[in-house]
Amino acid sequence: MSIEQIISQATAQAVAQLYGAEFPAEKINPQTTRKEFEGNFTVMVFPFLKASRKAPEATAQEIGQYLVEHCEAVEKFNVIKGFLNITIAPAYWAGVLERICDTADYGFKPVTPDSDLVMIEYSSPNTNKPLHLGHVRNNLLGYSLAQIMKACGHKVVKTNIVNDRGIHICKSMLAWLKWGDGITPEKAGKKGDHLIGDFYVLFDKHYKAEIKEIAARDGIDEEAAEKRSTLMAEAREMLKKWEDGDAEVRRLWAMMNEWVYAGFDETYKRMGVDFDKIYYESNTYLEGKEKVEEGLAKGIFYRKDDGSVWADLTPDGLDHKLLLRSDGTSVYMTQDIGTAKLRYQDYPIDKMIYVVGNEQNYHFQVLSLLLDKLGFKWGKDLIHFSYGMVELPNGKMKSREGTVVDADDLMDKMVADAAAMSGDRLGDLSDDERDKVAEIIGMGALKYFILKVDPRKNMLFNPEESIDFNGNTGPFVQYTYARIRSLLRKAHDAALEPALTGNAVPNDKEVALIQRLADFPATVTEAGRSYSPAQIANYVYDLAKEYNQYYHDCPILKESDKAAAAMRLALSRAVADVIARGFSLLGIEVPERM
RNA sequence: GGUCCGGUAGCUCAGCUGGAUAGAGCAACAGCCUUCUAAGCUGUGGGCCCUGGGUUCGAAUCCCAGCCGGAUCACCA
Repeated sequence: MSIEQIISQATAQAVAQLYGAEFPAEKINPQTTRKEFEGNFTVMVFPFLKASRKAPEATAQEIGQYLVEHCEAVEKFNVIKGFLNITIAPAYWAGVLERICDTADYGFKPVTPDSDLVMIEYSSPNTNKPLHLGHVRNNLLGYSLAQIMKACGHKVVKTNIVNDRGIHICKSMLAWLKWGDGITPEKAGKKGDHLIGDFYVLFDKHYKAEIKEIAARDGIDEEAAEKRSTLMAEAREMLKKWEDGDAEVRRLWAMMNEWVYAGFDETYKRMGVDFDKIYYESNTYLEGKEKVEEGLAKGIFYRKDDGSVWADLTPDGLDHKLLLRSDGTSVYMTQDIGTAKLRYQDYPIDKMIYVVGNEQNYHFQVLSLLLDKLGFKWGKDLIHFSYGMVELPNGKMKSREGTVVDADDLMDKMVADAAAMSGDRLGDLSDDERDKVAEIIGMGALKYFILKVDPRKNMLFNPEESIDFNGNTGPFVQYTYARIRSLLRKAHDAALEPALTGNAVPNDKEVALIQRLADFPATVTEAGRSYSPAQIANYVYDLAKEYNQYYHDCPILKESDKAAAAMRLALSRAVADVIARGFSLLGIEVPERM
């Protein structure tokens, strides 16, 4: 039981004993006392006034007195207006620190055979262009969320649905056939996804030129000219062939997709994200029809005269939604139903989380309703983990305006900058080791910068600021970690080991730190409940910040009292541990040196 | 227009299950390296928490209305 719970219960008991009123302990939430007041926890007594029929001060006095007498951990108290500030005995804090140090998975719940199975879909790239900054936010959030759900005791299946079919892929294929001259990623010395992306852009260039030409030649506007484009007609023809299973087109498609996947794999690997199961739309896009037919038979959906199938969602406050076109083909929604069906065949899903941008909020609202109507038990409360756009200082990312930030370029830049800044600090390391550290710092800077922001909000990505390693940043936290590790190495050499034995009593600053460390489990579960890695990021930053202040005020190796020094070391090691654990939930590595 | 989401320091963001004088970082200014890693620490300045009502001992936080910004409302994905 945590100290907060002990206080809550003791307070509830006090109210019952003193005033004969039942007050649920869960409703009493002791808070950490503001640092300008004396005490560790504060209980507000206003809710008890009705029962006590006394002034706030008097009530607080009585309850405080009761706590000191009946609750062992409570050493003393003071009252300011209606605020009862409770001081916990220092010896108790030493015990808390001991527990933190001894518990290998402090703050994590074990995954057991009967844990819930949570499936998390994230990334979901198109195969016609490389990953960009928006995908970076998606991938980092998805991966971190998976880590957090695991830590909260859920089984997790990470999944990716790759959009590997459609007109956009055909555009790249066509451009490659026309102007590619048989080039391959090897020959071009380029990642496959970038190569394909270049052809996608090339298609667009030629297409635009063709439109202009047609418009001028036939004297019509560009919108009308689009209909006469031979390039677009060829692309459509190719899509048709693809759907008919044309061997030639399929072979080309498979080859180019392989190039793209090889490129994606590299990007994913560097980003540190992975998947347990990958679904391809080319395999799932025909699924779902059957489910829709089933719904039709059950009268959940209806068919219009032209043959199209719809769901009437007006009772749920939404609109009518198309599920099958009049020619019988699937739409996006149908595909998602199909994918859901396949997934449910593959895994006993208890909860489904889709990490998808907030522009699809409506889509997932509808999907949730439809899946529920179709009998998926997790449909009703599927989570659309919706995140905001990433904006740039000069506006939004627009591929047309060339303001897209490429994921690979960005990672290169972050790591190069980290290398430039950390190089001379690590003069005694080998080149390989230095590269490794730069990778950890550069990627840490990027990941932390993105994850510390509340996912729901649109965020501004300022390339200059993101590589500034001062302040509320990943490198700041990593630095704190590395410095503690260094300290521990030095202590080891001096034959001084972290220990809690002896009679050292934590001072105020140490108590505050231990108190913060003790908050870690609650932060993790809270982050799991609200699906926000940002809470963990900000918690870890606060911890690092507080430790840095402590570090400057309380020298450890110079402390002449060996017991006190050993305790400070133990505290430092606990801080480093919690930093590492917190960062592992964010998918961020910590360096031994930097 | 309907629905959903946001609006907190000059800038980027915390805080939102109601609690004490609203916090960090960046930027600006002033200090601190013969001392465990100065990517650090300390201090100063900077706020009608979008507006107006309501709920109550107490509101940045909850409710209602409005304003501003974004997203979405395709036989696109």
